[in-house]
Amino acid sequence: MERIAVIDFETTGISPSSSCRATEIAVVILERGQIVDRYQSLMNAGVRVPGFIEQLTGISNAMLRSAPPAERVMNEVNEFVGTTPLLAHNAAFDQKFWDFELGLIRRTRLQKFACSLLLARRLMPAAPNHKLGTLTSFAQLPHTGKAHRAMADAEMAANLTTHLAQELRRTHGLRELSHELLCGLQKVPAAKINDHLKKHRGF
DNA sequence: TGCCAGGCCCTCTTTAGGGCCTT
Repeated sequence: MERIAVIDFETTGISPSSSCRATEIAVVILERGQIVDRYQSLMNAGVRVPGFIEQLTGISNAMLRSAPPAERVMNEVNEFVGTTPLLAHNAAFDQKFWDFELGLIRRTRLQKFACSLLLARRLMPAAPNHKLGTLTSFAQLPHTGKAHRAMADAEMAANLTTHLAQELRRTHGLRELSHELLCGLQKVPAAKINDHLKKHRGF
């Protein structure tokens, strides 16, 4: 599988449109099913972390006071990712924050996001639910650290993506899995997924 | 004032409603 940047944000809430900001970002670079590079940083956007978010993530206001400014972190991580195609678990969420935080440093995203949640709904229909932790357990993948910390979640999403790619190779004979193919696959209705994959057999 | 995400996906559907998933 080609090079993919798997990202995960921790934030103060559910959406930038509700004045929420990012508090931590992690990126792992996936190449041929292996994690070959990593970036992780807390980021201080000058906003307070609500109590229940602090409980959820373990990221406190005290931790963010000594964290680098969000603008510096976004410049660094944008440089780190470059034009590598992106993937996240429930990409709609991370894409909103990626685009918003990049916008604050006057940058624009150039690449597409693939979504391991949409892929897992199609390729792991028997899972009890499609939360990242549940899918990790269901597929017997390693738990990578404290859930709801950016690096642990980015690594879990990367492992899940590798697992999905292996399953596609095993069950549908797909050889080379591109980010473009994953982006196409996540839009195909679940009932038509097998027909769609037959067209790509041997790729 | 009062509200506060939003796209996906299923079904008791399509002139809609509600659960899932992310923090």
